[in-house]
Amino acid sequence: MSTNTTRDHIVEAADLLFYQQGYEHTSFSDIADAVQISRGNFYYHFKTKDEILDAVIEARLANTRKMLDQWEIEGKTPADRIRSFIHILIGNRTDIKRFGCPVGTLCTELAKLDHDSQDEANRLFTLFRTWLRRQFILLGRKADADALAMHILARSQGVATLAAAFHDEKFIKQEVKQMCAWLDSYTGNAAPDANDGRSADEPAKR
Amino acid sequence: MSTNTTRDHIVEAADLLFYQQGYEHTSFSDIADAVQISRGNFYYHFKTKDEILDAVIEARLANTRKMLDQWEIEGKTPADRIRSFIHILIGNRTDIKRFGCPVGTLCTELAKLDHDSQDEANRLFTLFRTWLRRQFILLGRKADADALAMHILARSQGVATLAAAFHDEKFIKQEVKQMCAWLDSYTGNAAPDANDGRSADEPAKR
DNA sequence: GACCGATTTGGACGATCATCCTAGATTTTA
DNA sequence: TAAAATCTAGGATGATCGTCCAAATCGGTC
Repeated sequence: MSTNTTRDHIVEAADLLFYQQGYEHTSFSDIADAVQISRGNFYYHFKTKDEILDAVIEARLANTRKMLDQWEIEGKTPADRIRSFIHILIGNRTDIKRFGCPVGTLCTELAKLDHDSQDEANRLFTLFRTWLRRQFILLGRKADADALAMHILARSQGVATLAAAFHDEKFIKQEVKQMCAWLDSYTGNAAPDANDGRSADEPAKR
Repeated sequence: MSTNTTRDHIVEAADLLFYQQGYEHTSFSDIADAVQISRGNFYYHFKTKDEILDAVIEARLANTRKMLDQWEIEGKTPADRIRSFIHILIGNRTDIKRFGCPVGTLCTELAKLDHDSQDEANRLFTLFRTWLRRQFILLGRKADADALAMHILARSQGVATLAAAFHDEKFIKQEVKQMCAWLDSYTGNAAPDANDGRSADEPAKR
């Protein structure tokens, strides 16, 4: 759904490059080359590099919202929807095992740069967090919904980090299976004790 | 235990700065200022910035080995030793909530830079991985020791990433408690079902 | 006190970076 | 079609980067 304006092309290319190379390591020239546009042309669309970053974050926020809305529609139960979240690790495994999670790695980098847009980038995490929290509330876990949301968010992050370090796809699949089993233990869907050698982490309690 | 040679001072300062600001974002001048040494003096001790990085990684590897050996001595049971690992999150929580995990963030950055020392940095992860694997083997989980090691490594990474994004210490403590409970379920030490509202993730199976 | 290797200094170098500017090209408007 | 607004091109600028060097200083030895 990429629009045709130059500005959008810039944002799109910057988005990808920031993900693959990191924000600081991506120069104006890199983006210019990718968009096939003169370097000076940037200044017309974005006055500073920080402005491009903000636009990229905004675009990611919008895309994420769209994705979450989609999951909300497609998933019949809250558990189905949380499963959609868990399975981005699978869907994006090729990128993840090379560059990690786009959200986590960006927030980590901006934190080290002590960058002004840190908080803005963290809203990407918050977006997932509140969405997941709502799903867990719908699952009847009102009391600890936020803790559960953070828990699963953290596990996804950890999987992405290690998968990138070891370039290991099998590890992703293995952990996704575990996370789904963990989730099932909250839906009364708990797997029998010995299927693949692992079962749900944490028995659900009401 | 910091030795007194200039070279060691450089490595020490670079280690800290790479952690706090990232490798690329740390310049020769930054390190020079920190060590209170002339910028040109670097070239006598390190011919390139990459050489400093390698020295830092080597120092971290050595320190990590020392730490793991210490845990091996102090911990009476394998479970005690794994608990030592889990509790670095607590011991370093002040740094972690600001800069994340030193290992994870470095490996992530080098991966994006496609840096030559990537593999060398990943050996830090491997150090923990094989050490943890050995502990799980001693726990009698020979078949899935490596998967368990990777699992707990990933969870630590995820906790560090999110704790840094949200600057949240309580979250660290909360997740550490869960990880310990998870570990207990492998030692026949399983906690009663309702203590702090959460119990071990995954019932141990032999 | 003269000598010599080890260490340190401050500045020079070329490259690259983000930023900025001016002039030309294109599209829109009247 | 003429004028105005929008967009694009490519080079200039100053700062910073990693790298390099020649000279100064230090420490120990004869």
